[in-house]
Amino acid sequence: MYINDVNLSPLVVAQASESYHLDTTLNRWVEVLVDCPGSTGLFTYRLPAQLEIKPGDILSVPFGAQQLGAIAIRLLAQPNFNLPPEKIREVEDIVSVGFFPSAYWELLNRVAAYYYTPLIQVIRVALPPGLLGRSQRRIRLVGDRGAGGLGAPSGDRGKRGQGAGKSSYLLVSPDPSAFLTPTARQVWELLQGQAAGDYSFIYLQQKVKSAYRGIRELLRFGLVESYLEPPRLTRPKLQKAVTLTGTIDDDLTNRQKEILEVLRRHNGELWQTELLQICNASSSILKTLAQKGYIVVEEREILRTEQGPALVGDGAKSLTTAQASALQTIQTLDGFAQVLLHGVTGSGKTEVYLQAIAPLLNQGKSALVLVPEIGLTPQLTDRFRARFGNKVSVYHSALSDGERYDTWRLMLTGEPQVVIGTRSAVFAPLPNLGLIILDEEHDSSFKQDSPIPTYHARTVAQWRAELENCPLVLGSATPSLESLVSVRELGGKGQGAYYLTLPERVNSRPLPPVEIVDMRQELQHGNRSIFSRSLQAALQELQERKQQGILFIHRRGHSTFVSCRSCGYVMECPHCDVSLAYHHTEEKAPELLRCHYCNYVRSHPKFCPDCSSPYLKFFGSGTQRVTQELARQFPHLRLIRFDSDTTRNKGSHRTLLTQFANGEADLLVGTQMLTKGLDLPQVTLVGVVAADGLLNLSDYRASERAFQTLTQVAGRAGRGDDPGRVIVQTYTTEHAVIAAVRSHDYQSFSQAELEQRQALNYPPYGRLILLRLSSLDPIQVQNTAQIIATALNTEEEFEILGPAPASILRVANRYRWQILIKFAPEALPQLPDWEEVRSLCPSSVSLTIDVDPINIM
DNA sequence: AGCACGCCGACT
DNA sequence: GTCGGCGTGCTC
Repeated sequence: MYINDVNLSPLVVAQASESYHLDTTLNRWVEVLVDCPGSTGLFTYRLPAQLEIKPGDILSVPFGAQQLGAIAIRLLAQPNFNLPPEKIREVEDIVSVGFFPSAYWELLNRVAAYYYTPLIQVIRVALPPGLLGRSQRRIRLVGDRGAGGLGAPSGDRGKRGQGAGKSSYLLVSPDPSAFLTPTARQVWELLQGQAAGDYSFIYLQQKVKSAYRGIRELLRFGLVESYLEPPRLTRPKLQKAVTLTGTIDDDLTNRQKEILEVLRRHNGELWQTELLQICNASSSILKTLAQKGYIVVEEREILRTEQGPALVGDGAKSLTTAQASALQTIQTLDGFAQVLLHGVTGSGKTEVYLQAIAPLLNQGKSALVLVPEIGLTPQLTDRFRARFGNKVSVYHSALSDGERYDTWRLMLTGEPQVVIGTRSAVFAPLPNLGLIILDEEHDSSFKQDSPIPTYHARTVAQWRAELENCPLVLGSATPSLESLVSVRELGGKGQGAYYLTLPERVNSRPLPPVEIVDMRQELQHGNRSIFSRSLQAALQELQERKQQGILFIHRRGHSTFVSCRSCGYVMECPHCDVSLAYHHTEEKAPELLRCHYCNYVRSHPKFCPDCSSPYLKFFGSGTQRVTQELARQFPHLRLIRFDSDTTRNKGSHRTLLTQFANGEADLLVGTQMLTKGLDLPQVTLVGVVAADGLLNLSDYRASERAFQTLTQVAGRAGRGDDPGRVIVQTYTTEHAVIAAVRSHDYQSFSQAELEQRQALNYPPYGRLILLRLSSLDPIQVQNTAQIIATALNTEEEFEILGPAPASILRVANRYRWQILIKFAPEALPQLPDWEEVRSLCPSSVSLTIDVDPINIM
């Protein structure tokens, strides 16, 4: 809706059909976007006669010294007149023929415009890595060793004639390294040491400082050659498949009949390798059969999509009244509409999604399901797989390039399917999209902080639903205020927006009662433990009744820092202005201190670096502190830690959750990850060790985030047959969020919070744009921030907050400042010209424009 | 990103 | 004087 006042680049896809039909020979030039950082404009290339290119095609073009991926934007009958013709180079090849349907292309353009990001950067987010492949420059030895004599060396050897004379002279000399400069000799020796005498240019540059000079010297002498390895595009993996085509006849040997019989029993189709293995035969017999026309052997693509565990098929469950009514509303929608499905924890939102999707698949349409973090919700993907089988695929950044590429291609086939993915899956190229679902829509991981585009998957999903003309369902137990207001406003205007509620849990299970414990009183009563008496009793009871529980710890900032008890010295990261966090994952593993910002790691020193005192210990209430305290007070309680330390490996979420579900532990102890849609029916107790870290964060979203987190974590209790209970420990019992959490009262909390937001013109009423500046030079960032803020201040339509140093001034040696711009959307302020703002930035300062920032700390 | 070019200080 | 460091700017 704010698009109109932004300069939409003229890159909207050209009218392919029109110019194309007129006369192909007219359009002998093409303007392309090149996949190269720092090149945002269009470049003109000549079309070789044999290539037919349409806008949207992915090309391979020469660019400087490299061969790059590029996207054809529009065809030209004539190149720009002020472009010298001799500069124009030729398109090398078509990598992939157009797969940008106009709605999809429009979506990419909208994201680029709204988030002030060059279109090519948006395209890079949308396409699987490797599709816009790039070539690599390599260096290899010339002569009788190395790769020179084997394959076809790329043509550039012949072009360098001037070196040839010297080269033959050098052949007499047994060791040319004698007269080389040290740099050249280093490179030479490195190459000699490699079996094929061949290294990538980048590798050599890493190994030898200013290697390019040495390489230039070696090239001059003709001792090495430089060649370009063509882009290594992730190619589809092919495998031979055998298909039965004729009926078994008498002109066959017994062995041949046997093979055809095996094939027939497998529905007439098998992979060649499997068939040969079953029959213990060789491929020669297949060749004969193929010649006789009984079978066809062909290369077929095998897809490397992630295979979940085999699951028992699952049918539709019966619905509660509220579920049924929500489902009915969703199913009657035709075309674009926005639905906010506000269902309390355990109210069965997933079942509504599943039943909304089922009929779509039968109509030949596909559905897109976006979730905050795929690793955290193996249960959700399992349920989808159990319901829809192999029609479900998973798409997220943790997949290998090959898996991503294959899933991506599978989507392009247009087969009706369900794609479950994280943020970036909002760009999944599904044709015939019938429904988009954003589950846990309040979750902040739908927003990308960096790199650009700093998009919010919810915003993009909304555009996408509009462009594809399909409904968008936003599901949450704690809807974001943005969605709440958006649905209210649109609904008020009669523009297809619905607020649907599931106010009760399935099977009439009650929401768990929430007990608030005042830790100040605990202290007054002489309880110095981090567990209140109430929580201790509950843990004791848990053990006696053989039930399971969850302990939630909010770990942020200084919760696990290491400091000296003698002099107060605090261990800090040498590159960032934060204290190092203490890590101790396994019994025998060394004790490590880690920086959560730049991942700097060092061992835990035995003595204080400042005063040499041996009393250098860690403080705080991180998971480790809590688990140690638990081990001391409840030695028989078996627990599983569920945090970023223990879930680092692929699949470890699933493993830990399975262990817990199998009853191998009594207590799950963890951080934020516990809040994200876990469905563990056996959990009866949820404890929040200290809510205060959440309540007292200094940004305008702190209350909303605290309410969401606490409500979500409380919602893990009592999802099964046994009733649940929640204990929240805090030092600020009087906080409004605490009251709302206790009474499960979303309505009055959101009402009060919205009033505050409106009064201060914060989102969802006002809008924000955050300028993040960073540099290695602390003075220069600060000055630049000041200069930009002053320049912006001439405008009256928006408010400038800052410049201010980021709450952690230095991260990975970069100093960070920020400027917040606040404005009223209805006033449609004349937003700054970002190019002008950028021009105020010296090159040593980098500037990121974060539109609708969520993380402003 | 790569890879030029061109400027500056430290050595033969 | 050149070599080797590093900042700046371009790639159709």
